[in-house]
Amino acid sequence: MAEALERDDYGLLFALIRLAELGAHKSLVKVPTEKFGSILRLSQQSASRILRLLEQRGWIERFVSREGTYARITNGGFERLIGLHRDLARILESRIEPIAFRGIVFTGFGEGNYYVKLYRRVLRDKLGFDPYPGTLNLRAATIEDLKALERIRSLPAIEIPSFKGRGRSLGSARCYRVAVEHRVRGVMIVPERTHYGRDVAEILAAERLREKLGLKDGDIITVELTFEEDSLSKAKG
Amino acid sequence: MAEALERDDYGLLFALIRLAELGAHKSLVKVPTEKFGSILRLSQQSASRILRLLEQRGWIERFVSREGTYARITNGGFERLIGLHRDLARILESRIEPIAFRGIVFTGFGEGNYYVKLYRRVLRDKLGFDPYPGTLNLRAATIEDLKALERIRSLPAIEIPSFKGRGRSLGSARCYRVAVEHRVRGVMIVPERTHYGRDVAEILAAERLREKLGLKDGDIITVELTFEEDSLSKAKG
DNA sequence: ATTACTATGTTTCGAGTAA
DNA sequence: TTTACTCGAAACATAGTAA
Repeated sequence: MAEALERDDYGLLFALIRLAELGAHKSLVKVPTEKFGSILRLSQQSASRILRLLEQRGWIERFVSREGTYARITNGGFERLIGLHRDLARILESRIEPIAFRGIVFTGFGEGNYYVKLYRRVLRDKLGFDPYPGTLNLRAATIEDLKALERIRSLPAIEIPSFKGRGRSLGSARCYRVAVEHRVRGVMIVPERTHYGRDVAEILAAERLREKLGLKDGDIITVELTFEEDSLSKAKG
Repeated sequence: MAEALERDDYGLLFALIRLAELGAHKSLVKVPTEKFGSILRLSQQSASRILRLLEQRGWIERFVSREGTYARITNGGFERLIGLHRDLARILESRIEPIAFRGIVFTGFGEGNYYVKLYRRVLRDKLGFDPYPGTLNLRAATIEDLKALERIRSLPAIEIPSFKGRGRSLGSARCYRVAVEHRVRGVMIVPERTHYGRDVAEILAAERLREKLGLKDGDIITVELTFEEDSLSKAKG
């Protein structure tokens, strides 16, 4: 898909679309350069050049006569249009509502500090940052936010495996990269076992979020899923 | 559709597609300018500028942080993608086989000369050129060519009305603009009444085609329908 | 009418670099 | 590491004009 498009060809591809709109994908069409230029909002000269470039690329056939240029889109050119259409279709079909939720800040049981310290090494390795020892607890603000939370939990995550440390077994967890208030990068961590209900999200970040964002209990903040292609591969150290 | 695209925005629209392929239409996505530049095959600087321009156009939201730029496609930007997709869908769905046929040159009853002279004025007015007094007769080369001929005859045509001239009534006819051998502009004329069968096409042009193309009986040539938006309105004089 | 060449103006790109 | 500024270079657009 991406390989199908040299960047230099962007303008040309749009000219090709305009030609197709004139019917050049079905048959020879008369396209005087002056008129084609006005369609492209370019000069007669540029339209002429563009038709020649399209021919050079093999996207159109071109016959110049005294009354003007006749052009037809080739199979190669038509395939470009099909390719672009398919790329767009794939994008549009994959559209889902943005995955974000708003949560109400509350004070939890205070275990965050302890657990984050136990998991610190593996979290740092998996996440690429050293987590502040403590989680920010959020309760879904509305029923929609609860649904968003469930939707997030259904997605593939950064897996934190269970392991043994300090003589005790530590459960597994799953992490999702998020942006907090559009400004601070962090992860939402979903422990295998938790004291909280499914309407609660726990957020980890490199810094203390309450301080960084000036938060107090009852504040409502936005947490939004982010994607980094390298989420799973990034294991530096 | 066309109004939806300022020409200056072509490159930007493609950048938007690339962003969508990264998932930016669903959620915030991390797009460091260096990496985005390599996706677009542009420099880090240009990628940075393009992200700022996309934001200016209102097609994306953009949050710059220490680790890079986070971006998300806005509803406005998404609508551009939908618009482009719809334009392409309309084009692709309207695709039909090119309307062309190959015909075998033969010598007819020799009435062409006489009839073209009778119709000369009205033909010149309707077609925009002064027809050579004589038609080139073509017999469909294969059954596919016959089908193509029938398909052409089913399309809307340039109508030559019946009229009275030199004391006799002249039948109506219908004309289709064609390109002969990709080089010569002419029309295929379908008289209301004819001595020929439905496998025969009669071609008119400004010049004598046998001479211009060096044709003799038995030669096979290509005749292809062409479209000129102004076909029906062009009645100069 | 056309197309398209040449010369010139304008925009876009990216290396260097600051923050 | 980032983003993004400056400014010289490259690419692109068009007016004038020939054919």
